[in-house]
Amino acid sequence: MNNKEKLRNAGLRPTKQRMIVADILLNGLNRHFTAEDLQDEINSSGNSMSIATVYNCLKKFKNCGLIKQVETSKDTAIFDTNTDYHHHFLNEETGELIDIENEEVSLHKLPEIPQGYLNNGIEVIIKLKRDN
Amino acid sequence: MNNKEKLRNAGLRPTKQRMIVADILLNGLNRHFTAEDLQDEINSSGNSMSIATVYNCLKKFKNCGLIKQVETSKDTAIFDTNTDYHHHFLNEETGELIDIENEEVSLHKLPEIPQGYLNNGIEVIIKLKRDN
DNA sequence: ATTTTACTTTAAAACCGTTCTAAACTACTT
DNA sequence: AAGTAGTTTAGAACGGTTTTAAAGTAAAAT
Repeated sequence: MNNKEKLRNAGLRPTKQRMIVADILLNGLNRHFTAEDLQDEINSSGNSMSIATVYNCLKKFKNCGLIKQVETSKDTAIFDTNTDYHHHFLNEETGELIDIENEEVSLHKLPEIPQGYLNNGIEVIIKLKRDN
Repeated sequence: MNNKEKLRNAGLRPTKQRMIVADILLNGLNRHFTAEDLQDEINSSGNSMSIATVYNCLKKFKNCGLIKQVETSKDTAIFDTNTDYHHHFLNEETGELIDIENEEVSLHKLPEIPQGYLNNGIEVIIKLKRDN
């Protein structure tokens, strides 16, 4: 399926700007990035896009499940092209995130979900510090 | 140990402002709160404190391990008086966090820690959605 | 006790990531 | 081709957090 079809399937109008973003993000490679990272990459590829559009686009992509946003307490939002169920190492000094495949973690015992709620996804964050 | 001693032990000068904050936060009760929540509580207790001091104070308390900051992608920083190793339910709609005691979760299998790093804490976030 | 020194508090400004505004533009429908 | 609904944009606005620099305070030195 090409990117135009992916966008249509997700209910998004395949505009020029969204196609530029899709070409960068939806190529099967997993990556973590901020809105600014993406804008820089767009700019350095000879295109350009207003930061408002970058944010609009990321929000739409996220709401459609084409990308994810990672849970971190950093001051900038981190997005992830890996939409599979998975976890992260977090280097707290640098903010760097590294994927952990779902199969590499198994949760043996889980708490009871509070009344009236459903489990809507589990994220495991393993914080790293340098070994010296 | 009283709050003044707690501050001194943590290497912090027990100023009037830090004592006000300590009296609110270090009473053994677990709570999640933002900087603004704390300032409101200070104000409504008849004291007052500039927001810069609230932030300075929270940063110091955090660096000394008197409180923790929770990993969430929300736009405001969430602090936690529970410094024990523990986990969270996150209601993504409201941003509400609920503690999960460490004993209620067991991780059976863990990924290999990358070369040159040490495991510096694991946080499990169970995202909740309303069941309707 | 007084002075000195280093640290702390403060209001206000600055900062920075993100969202809003409203006008111009573009994809799709008729 | 015309209409309309959705999209992009620059720039302003917003909101949480940090910085600035001056005034204040705790602890150390005298």
